[in-house]
Amino acid sequence: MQTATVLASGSAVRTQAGRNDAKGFGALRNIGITASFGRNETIFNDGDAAEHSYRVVSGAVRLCKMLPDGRRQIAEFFLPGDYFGLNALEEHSFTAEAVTDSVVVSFPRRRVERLCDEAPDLRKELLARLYADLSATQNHLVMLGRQSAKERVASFLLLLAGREDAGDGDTIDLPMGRQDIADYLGLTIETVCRALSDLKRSKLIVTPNTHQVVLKNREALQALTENEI
Amino acid sequence: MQTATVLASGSAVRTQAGRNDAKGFGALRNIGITASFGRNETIFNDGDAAEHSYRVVSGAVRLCKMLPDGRRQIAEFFLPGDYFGLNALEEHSFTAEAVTDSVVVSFPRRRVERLCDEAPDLRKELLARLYADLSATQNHLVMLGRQSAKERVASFLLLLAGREDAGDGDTIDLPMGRQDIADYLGLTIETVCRALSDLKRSKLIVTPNTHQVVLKNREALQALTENEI
DNA sequence: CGATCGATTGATCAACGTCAATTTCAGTGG
DNA sequence: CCACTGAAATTGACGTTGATCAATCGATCG
Repeated sequence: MQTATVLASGSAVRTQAGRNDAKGFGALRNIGITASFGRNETIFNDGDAAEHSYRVVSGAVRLCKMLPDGRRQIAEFFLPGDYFGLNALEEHSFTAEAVTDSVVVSFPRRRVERLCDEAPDLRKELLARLYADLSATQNHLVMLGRQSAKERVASFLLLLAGREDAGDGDTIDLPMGRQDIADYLGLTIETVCRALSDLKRSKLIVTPNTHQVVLKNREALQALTENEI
Repeated sequence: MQTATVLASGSAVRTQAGRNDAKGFGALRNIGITASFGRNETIFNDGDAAEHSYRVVSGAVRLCKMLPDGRRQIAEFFLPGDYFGLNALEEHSFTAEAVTDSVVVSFPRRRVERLCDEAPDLRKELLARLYADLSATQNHLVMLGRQSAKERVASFLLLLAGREDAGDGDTIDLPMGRQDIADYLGLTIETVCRALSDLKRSKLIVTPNTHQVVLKNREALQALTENEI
């Protein structure tokens, strides 16, 4: 299963542009190295020295923590255009794995840091991403701490719907499997299934296949997550 | 209950130094304004414009989100020396409240940002704090998503033990009440009590009073949180 | 067409929440 | 200093949600 392929390495650098590139990150364009990772392959491990930051080009990446007894918590999913591994002190404290076959661009952190000292735009953009990450993690915290299983699943669908670049707006692609969703939401796979079936039964969603969900009633889903008095 | 007192405002600025000041933050020393907040008083509200960052001088502050139906999730406790409100985009997305009577120093964010452009040390220190915050929040996420009630309480005690400046090392001060702990851990107040009683019964802790806990067996507590196979 | 993996559904159970007393504690006034 | 009061903490009885265990279904791939 370990089939990482470095498409361009050393001095054979690939230029990285594309619609997902934010303005401030232009300075990174020339130092990225493209690499591919197969499904479930590790990009970096909890405890590894944090030598690179990454941007997802295609596929999906999960950031997770394994507990000694096998339990797993996924902190974040990264989709095309997302940066990850920006934060991190000397060592990563979470593991990053490809959810599906994925292509990522990696940037040497040392060089990113040096670029930051020179380019205020890059610096500000990086800081903004960090804020956004923290904010997303805090909202995730509220889901895990204070929402019911059904509310969490509804929130998850709306979250994904909000970050889908493509799609007709109501159809969501779920690159991850049910176990991944469960580990993101702090639930079991069975509970996720039951919540989805529940939403199907109440006509809030339709699932053409296991990796797609069509939102049929966004307002009702939203109301679910807000759980009014 | 709203009894905020600005001890020094306008040009009557108080110099802020002291043991809790990190080196990189020296540049902030001259722009801080000291203010006091009574128990349960709001420092800033979810949705407020984010005009200031803060440092806790004394007391304790909770960062929390209220759900429409009254449920509450506490994302973080800030103790003396901690900075908060550093992150934030234009608006705060959480509420900050004094857990006990507290004194904080506030810094105008605009001025902090300007200082950051000039002082790389400050910038790096601020970034490091942000990393630390994100990291703490991610660990919190694992607690809420994948730990049992007893494990969460044990983790919480060890977390606090790790950041106590004072104390003989095994005695922890709990400035917050049981409800605050419950809302931090995503539990009810009763479950927190029962977990604490459990730990007392197994001689892992002693509670001289409701706001102090003495760790009698750190290793066993640690083992609890790691929950080996 | 069978094999395999992931998803779904069902039956049961345990952990945690809810509701309801006490008990303890901090603050107040006599 | 002590009794009184209200708030917070603790404990108990019971209910609910979600976990666990197990079986079935469905899709993908040789």
